[in-house]
Formats: sequence, structure tokens, C-alpha cells
Amino acid sequence: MYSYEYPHPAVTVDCVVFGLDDGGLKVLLIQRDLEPFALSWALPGGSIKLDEDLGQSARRELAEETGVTDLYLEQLATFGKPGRDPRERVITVAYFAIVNLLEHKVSPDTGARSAAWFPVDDSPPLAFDHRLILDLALMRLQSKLRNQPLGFEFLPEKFTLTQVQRLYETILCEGLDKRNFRKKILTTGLLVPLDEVEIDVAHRAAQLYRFDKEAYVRLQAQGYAFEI
Amino acid sequence: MYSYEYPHPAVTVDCVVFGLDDGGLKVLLIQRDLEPFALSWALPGGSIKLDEDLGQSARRELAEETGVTDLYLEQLATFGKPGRDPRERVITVAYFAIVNLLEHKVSPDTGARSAAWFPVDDSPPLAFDHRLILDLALMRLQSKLRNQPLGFEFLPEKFTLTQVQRLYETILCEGLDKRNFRKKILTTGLLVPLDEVEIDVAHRAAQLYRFDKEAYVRLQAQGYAFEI
DNA sequence: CTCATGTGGTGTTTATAATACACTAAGACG
DNA sequence: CGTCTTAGTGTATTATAAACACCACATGAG
Repeated sequence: MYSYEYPHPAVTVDCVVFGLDDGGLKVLLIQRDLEPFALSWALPGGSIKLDEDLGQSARRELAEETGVTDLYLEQLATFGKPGRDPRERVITVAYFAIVNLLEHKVSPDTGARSAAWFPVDDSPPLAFDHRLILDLALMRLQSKLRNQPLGFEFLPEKFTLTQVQRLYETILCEGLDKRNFRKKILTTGLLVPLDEVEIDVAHRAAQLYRFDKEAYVRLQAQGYAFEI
Repeated sequence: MYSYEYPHPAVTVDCVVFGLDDGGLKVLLIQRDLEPFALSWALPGGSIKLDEDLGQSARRELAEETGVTDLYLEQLATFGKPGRDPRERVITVAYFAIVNLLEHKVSPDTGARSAAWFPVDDSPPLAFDHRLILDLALMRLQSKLRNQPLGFEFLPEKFTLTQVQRLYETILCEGLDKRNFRKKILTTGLLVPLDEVEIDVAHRAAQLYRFDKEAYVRLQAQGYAFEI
């Protein structure tokens, strides 16, 4: 067996989990109970185990700390500036995910010690350099949304076009033309109209759609796919 | 002082450095002199030091192993599957860069132990999962090139439009229409025509341009910028 | 000397995609 | 029964991308 001459840093994973509701774009945070930054809010995450893949570690930590499971995680970037953790050198691999907030409520009895959803643009100060990570994730989310139809993970299984448009407007922080938006989103071929309609807040019947995941995978296959 | 309960993996950086010449797109590799994979070719890289930023580590390893310095490195992704190094758990943060190959010749006296440029699509088998890293870098390079004017780093300070087009065609593996290409690349406003002309292989005078780095920075500023 | 070859340079037309824009139908509620 | 709210729809305009062919000039071969 051989070994490296250099000392090893700690390696952690952190997850930026975005959710959406009427109040806007939210991010899932946990309250730390240990020093440093005890009582501060932070991105869920923690040390990797040596026999786990990075993505698995992220998923495990997320489940342990927030109870949130079953989500699509994508690698964001790795942060490793010396001094970002006062204890020792810590490299953190950041992941990001988007989920339907309503299906991922957090409460003590889901296993969450003290997890909560916060508005991204009005979150408490974050521990370590987590604000930096969050900001990068936000940029990535916006850029992904601009370049490809995405974000249906934020919505329930069945949704209306108006909901999709609100989603886009909220995340991109800009108003979109209703007719152009519907045209564009429908010509992607990713939305399947259902036979059902939803009765709306104003008691107006609205056509329901579902996201055609297989069509999406087919599209991805002939385009780019970033996974490791 | 506090400490983590989990054991620490090794952390390394690896660099995918692309260069271009008449023979096509090349990648900078080094020949390993130690087990495992002794004598195999591999991406330049190595263990981080605890007081260095990740990018600094990448730059240092690259200089030590290949003599290549002064380049723009961008973080690509982090690879950490258990078993990717037979010795121990190793997390590697991959960086990628594009350089002008002619200005970065490698030879033993530049400090390179045994570094060489290889065609990307005809490289020797690589150590570890380096082929995977290289393939991801290649995809990233193509996708960047498609979405924004880039790649001038491959060229010398002064260059002709034909050179730029050849660059694009080589990397994207597709032919491009000359007039449309020139139109598009000139309307970006990133190329400054010089008073000089170059006398070409066929002894034909060709207009020289230089890359307007400041204009590029201005553009980036109001668009996306991915750095950590 | 001239003719074939290779390379730099140039505009216009057509198709496709993005944008701007305004009204109707229907139920809720007072 | 009038007002409010929301779902749904089509066309004209503009910008962007794609297709396409020829000339000028120097070289080198015969």
C-alpha cells in the first residue's frame, strides 16, 4: 500500500435545496447546535464517509438533518479556501436541488432537528461561507432556467400553465408575456395536457398538465448532460 | 479547538489543459513515475497543501509537473467515487484551462518531468478515472464555445479570422460557413482589427485582429461569471 | 508567360425564432 | 346585475440564424 505525503483536509458536502411557494423562492436551512457558529443558520450538510460517493453523502446528510429525501441533486461547485472553517481546513462539495416545497415540509417529527425554509433574498446570516455558496447556486438556477425548460420539480405532479409561468417569473425576477410564454413552453413538447381541470382560487377552471419526464430525458440525451 | 469525527480523505487537484495546433485539439498529460499506474499517462495534478486555495494548488502542481504557468483555470467538477484510487479514498477537484499550445511547449528543461501534448481523441489510456474527467472537460469546452465567444486563449496575441474559424471548427467538429462566422464573431465587438496584416502560408495578406479582453470582461460582468 | 491552385475577403435572400400587443369567456362576490 | 379576477387565444413585427457564390491576388508548375 502506498500513501500520500500531504496531510488530509476534512471533506464535507453542503446542499442548497430550493423550494417555491406563494411567498417566493425559498431555501432549506438548518440551525447549527454546535460551535462554531452555534445557533447560526447554515446549509444542510456534513462530513462525507469514506465508503460513500459524494452524492450519497449529500443525500444522507440531507435526510438526517432535514428529513428531505428523494430528490435530484446536481453538483454545483467545490469550495476550499483556507480559513473558511475556523477549526481546520475543510473542503466542501456543494450540491443543489429543486423540490416541491409543499411535498417537503420540514418539522421535528420528520427527523429535522431544526430545519426551516427561508426566503432566499431574506435569509438570516449564514454560517461559514454559505452565503457565497447560496448565491452561486442562485445564479446557476437562473442560468439553467433561462437556457432550458426546467423547474417542474418545484411544482406538484399536476399543474397549470399559470403556475409554471409564476415559477419562472419568481425565479427570474421579471415579468413574462403570457401568450409568448405559453407558446414557448408548449412547443418544447415536455408538457402533456391532462383530461382533468383544476378549479382555481377564483373558481375558474384551468387546464392541468403534467411534466413528461421521458421526453425530457430524450432531449437531454441528445444535448448536454452534466453528471458525475 | 474542535474536530470532526469522520476520517479525512486525500484531496487532490487535476488539470485538464487544452491546447490547439494544426494537428487539432490537444491535451496536456504527464507520465506517472510511481505506482499505481506507473508509466501510464495522466492529467497533471497532485495533493493540495493545507494553506493553499484549490486554484493555487492546481497552478502549483501544473507548474511543477509541466512547467506551464500563467493561465486561466476554471473549476470543472469534483470526482470522488470510492475506489477511483486504489490506495485510499481520494477526492479530486478538476480544473480546466485553454492555452496557446505554441507558447506552452513542454520539454524537460521547462521543469516538465515527462509531459507531452496528446490529441484528445487519440490519447493513450489514462490513469485512474482521468478519461472520464477529460471527457467532461471536453463537453464543457464545446458547450462554452457554443454559447459564448471564447477560445481566444488558444491563439497568439494577433490572429486572423480564419484562424479563429479553424479553432471553432476543430473544437466543435463541424464545418462553419465563412461569411456567417465572420459576421457573428465581429458583431460580438470582442475583436479589434489591427493596422498590421499577416503574410499567410499561401503568401496572401490577411487582416490581423486582437482579442479585446476589457470588452470581454465588461460583457461577463453583465452576464454570468462562474468563479469561486 | 499563363494557367491551375489555394486562400482572404465580401452581401443578399430566405427561413426561423423572439417579441410586442388586446380582447373574450366565465364564475365569484357584493 | 355590475365589477373583479383569472384562463385562454392569434397576428404582425422585428431580430436572429442559415444558405448560398463569386472575385482578387499571389504562388508555383509547365
